[in-house]
Amino acid sequence: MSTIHDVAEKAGVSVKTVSRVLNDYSHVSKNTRDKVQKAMDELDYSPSSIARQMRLGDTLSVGLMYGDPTSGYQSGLNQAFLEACFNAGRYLVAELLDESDRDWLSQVGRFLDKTKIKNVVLVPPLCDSEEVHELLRQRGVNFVLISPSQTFPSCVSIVIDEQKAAIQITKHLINQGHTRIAHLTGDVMHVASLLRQRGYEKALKDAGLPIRSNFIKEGGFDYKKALSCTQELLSLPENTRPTAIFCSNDEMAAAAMMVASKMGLSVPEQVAIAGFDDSFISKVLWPQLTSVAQPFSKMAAEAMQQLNNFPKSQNFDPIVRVLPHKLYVRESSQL
Amino acid sequence: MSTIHDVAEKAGVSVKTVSRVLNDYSHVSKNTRDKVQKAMDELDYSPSSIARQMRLGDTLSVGLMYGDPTSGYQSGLNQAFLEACFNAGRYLVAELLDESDRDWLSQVGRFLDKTKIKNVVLVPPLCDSEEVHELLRQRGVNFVLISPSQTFPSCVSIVIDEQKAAIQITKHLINQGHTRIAHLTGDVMHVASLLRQRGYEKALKDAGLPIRSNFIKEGGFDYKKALSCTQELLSLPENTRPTAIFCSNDEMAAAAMMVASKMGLSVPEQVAIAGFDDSFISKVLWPQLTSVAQPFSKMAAEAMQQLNNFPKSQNFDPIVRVLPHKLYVRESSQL
DNA sequence: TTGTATGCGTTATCAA
DNA sequence: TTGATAACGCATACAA
Repeated sequence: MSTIHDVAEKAGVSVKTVSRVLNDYSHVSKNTRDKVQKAMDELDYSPSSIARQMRLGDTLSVGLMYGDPTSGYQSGLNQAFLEACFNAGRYLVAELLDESDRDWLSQVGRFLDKTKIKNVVLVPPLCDSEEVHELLRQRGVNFVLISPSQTFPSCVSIVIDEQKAAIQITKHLINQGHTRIAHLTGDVMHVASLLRQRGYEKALKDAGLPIRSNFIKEGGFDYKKALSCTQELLSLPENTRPTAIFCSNDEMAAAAMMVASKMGLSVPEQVAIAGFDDSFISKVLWPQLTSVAQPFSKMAAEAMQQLNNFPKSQNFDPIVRVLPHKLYVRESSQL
Repeated sequence: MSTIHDVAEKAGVSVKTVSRVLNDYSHVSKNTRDKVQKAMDELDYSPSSIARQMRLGDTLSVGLMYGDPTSGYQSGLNQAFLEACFNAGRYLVAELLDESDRDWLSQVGRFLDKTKIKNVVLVPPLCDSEEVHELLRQRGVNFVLISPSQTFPSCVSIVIDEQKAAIQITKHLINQGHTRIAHLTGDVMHVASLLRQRGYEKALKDAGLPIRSNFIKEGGFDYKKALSCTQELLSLPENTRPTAIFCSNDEMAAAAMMVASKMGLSVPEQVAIAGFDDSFISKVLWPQLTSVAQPFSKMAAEAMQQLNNFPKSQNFDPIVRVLPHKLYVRESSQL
């Protein structure tokens, strides 16, 4: 394994010059640059990221504190960040956040102590805590918010247009001829859930359809809760019961589908079902689930970029990157 | 951020002594050890893993090349390794293996070049390639095999007793009074699948029940294939059709359950169903799925240990660590 | 049992 | 435009 010294010797220059070429400094003559480049190629040299980290004091690690990793959302996110870090030559250092212990602040503090990490990704629900933002700022840690509920001052956020996605999905159901469309909401604390509900309501309104409060059930992003919600909905008399259900995530859609098939109702003929997240669950459902795909890979890649070019100043205008989602219409909602 | 020097000064000893305490060497007097420990606590000192990596030349990264990350098995494994690495102060560096490109050797080679990694975890199907073993050995890379199909020479393996687990699960079904028990196998190339089938057959035999070849279907660990397999099984005349189905993974069990409920057969009353892996899918099924839990966390932690204490010699007696699995009996197979 | 001095592969300071 | 040398934080050969 060759070092910067080997390259310097081979090229007949000093190590500093090689370093300059490596980090493409401006003040290097074309001639020496070529010489150095040639030497590097011949020696098949690649710099040691460890030594670089050591010297720079910075760490190539990206921190991530996550909640329940068995949820489709978090699992997709973790996977995407694992990939994005690899592609960026960085390392993902992830620790489970104990959501039941509400003292997030000290949990994050301990995490930072242990890892000495200077780049962090904040996912829901952590991303909505201004206390945490402040802590990170104090410690000089760069951080990016994934799907925060609002635009926070001096923060970089990466989001999708939740409301628009919900409108699309609801419109799709309307276009299929449905007029009685129910909605299972997510967690009330979660603004994504609120935005999706708002989109659902707007789409109905735009189509001149009534918004029935008994068609909106609080599912809490939870499979079990969704079971009973769906049970209630589908137990209504046939001519008043919903013919379509839009669920705020795929877990709840799976529940809805299970209840429907238990009750002898066929999907999509008698009940159309749509989810949100396009998580792995859609692979183990039959019929396949209509859902909105979050662009996890793009979100993670964008997060890496934003961390690399993080604003130097503590106070800056909020940066919000809205990434494109994608509606996948599948058999669960289409004849 | 305090360094080893600060600790040394505060404790009134040399850095070397602090280093000794850190890596718990034997030849340190109780007295000085305490002094040093106290100083470390007071300064809230924690060693820089970067400097340590630099000095040792070794990398704290653990490499993992995985297949489809949306499978319950791989996803559970990835998650477990992410945690285990964190706990061991290591980093998980994971890259997707392109399984369709059968030239695994050069894929692994490129991965090693890029990352300079010296510790690798090999999961199915990669763990069964002796070519890959040889490549790693040549490069001086430590590696651990997860659930390999056999005991390879000079290799460290971490496994569960697949056959025993399958026997347990089948016996459980027999104890529930079932005599017509079907089995959906996994991938024929996969020895885990074979061992599970063998366990299934042994349990039947031990109970004096016949092994019917038309009750054994090749499901390939695949949801879609399992749909049609189950369809065939449950379309048999009522008095000859299976009353229980043991599936070689949870994805297939999900399929079986879906088909059953579509056909109007209740689970577990008319068909009992059991899976394998106890993956996240069991959370989105109703009734909840009986399954065998692979001890992912323990496997990952054990792998870290084995990498840390890897045999110095190129040739050593195979090490096989059999970890305990756990059968979770849930509603899908029990009245 | 404990301490001193050196080097790991980079980048940065300062001088040339 | 270039180069000699120090420094990052740790572990170890060698010395005491």
